[in-house]
Amino acid sequence: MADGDRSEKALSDFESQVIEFFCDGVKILGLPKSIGEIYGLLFISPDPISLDDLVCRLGISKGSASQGLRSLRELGAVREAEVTSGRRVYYEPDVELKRLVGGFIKEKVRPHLSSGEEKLDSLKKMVGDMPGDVRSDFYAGRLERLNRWTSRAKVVLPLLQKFLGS
Amino acid sequence: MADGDRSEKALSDFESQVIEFFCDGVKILGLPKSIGEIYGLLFISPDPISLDDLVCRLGISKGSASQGLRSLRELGAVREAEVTSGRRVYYEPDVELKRLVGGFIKEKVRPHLSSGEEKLDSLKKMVGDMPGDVRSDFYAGRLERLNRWTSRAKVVLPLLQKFLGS
DNA sequence: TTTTGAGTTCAAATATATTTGAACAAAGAG
DNA sequence: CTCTTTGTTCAAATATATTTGAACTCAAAA
Repeated sequence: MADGDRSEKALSDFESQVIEFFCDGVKILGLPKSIGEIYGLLFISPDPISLDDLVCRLGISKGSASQGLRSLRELGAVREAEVTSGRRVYYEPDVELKRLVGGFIKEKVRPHLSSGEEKLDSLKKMVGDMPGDVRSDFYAGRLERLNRWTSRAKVVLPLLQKFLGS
Repeated sequence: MADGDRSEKALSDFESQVIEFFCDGVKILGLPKSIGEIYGLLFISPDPISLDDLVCRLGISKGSASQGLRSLRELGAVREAEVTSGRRVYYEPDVELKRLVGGFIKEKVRPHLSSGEEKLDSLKKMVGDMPGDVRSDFYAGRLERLNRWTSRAKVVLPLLQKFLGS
């Protein structure tokens, strides 16, 4: 009974609702619910938490917890705490909005933008090879518009990050 | 053969790639592929397109086309054209990035923000009812942070829209 | 009024994404 | 070295989301 206290207990009503809050939040970002559960519990826990804690308290499988933690680490939303009591690893959340958004943009948004630019280039080349008529002029105009969209996005994202860091 | 020309033909390689471009794009927004196909074909078509055109050229079902068009209309990404040749309805895309982003924010982002604010209020109340100790102080701090996140978002979204409208 | 064709709806079928759990790897303890 | 504990991997199971298609509504034409 000495320390079974923090890790084993079922979630309180308060904790459950905080976790639900984050589940809603990650849904709009297109991330799986388990990510929201894990981050939510970390966010609302005063002390760092181990993988086993997540499994016990959230009632999810070890596999899910492991994969969820990996995604969150890749996003920079979670990091290892320096507890090292024994060989178990404990985690704590990064709670800086700026860094959370930055990680999401870097991991999830930019890759799409880059591959989009490549595809756009290939499309421009296709139009360049078409016989020049009214239709290919229309196509060129549309592609130019797509170009403006992507360059706009490339300017906005850094501004967004900068603003959130204030 | 008089006009079977535009509507019936299979997609050209160019058209397919433009459509694929939009499918990638909507995926990151968490929208279904058919939405990307429909908007993509509208975007790259010089003339307005009817539901039947979408069905024939994209090879999707009437149901899918109908539901996809509805979503796009709700998002403000597509509108009826004024052709009215007979009683069939033709559609054309809205190609203003500002309006597309605005519609997305209004339909998909704001509702989440609002329900999130309500949940936050309820959580604050729960913490207020707790006995005041170290733990409830920690909780209050976390909730305050969530508050800052949502108010930050509420300021950023209008700025974003304004910037994209330039 | 009846018929015809365009478009919508929604339950079932399908496709996609997530979660599980058992087998496995790695590393400290004995 | 062997045992034990911690964590990972990945194929199968499950859950979720999307698409289909047949039945339906509605309105215009005959």
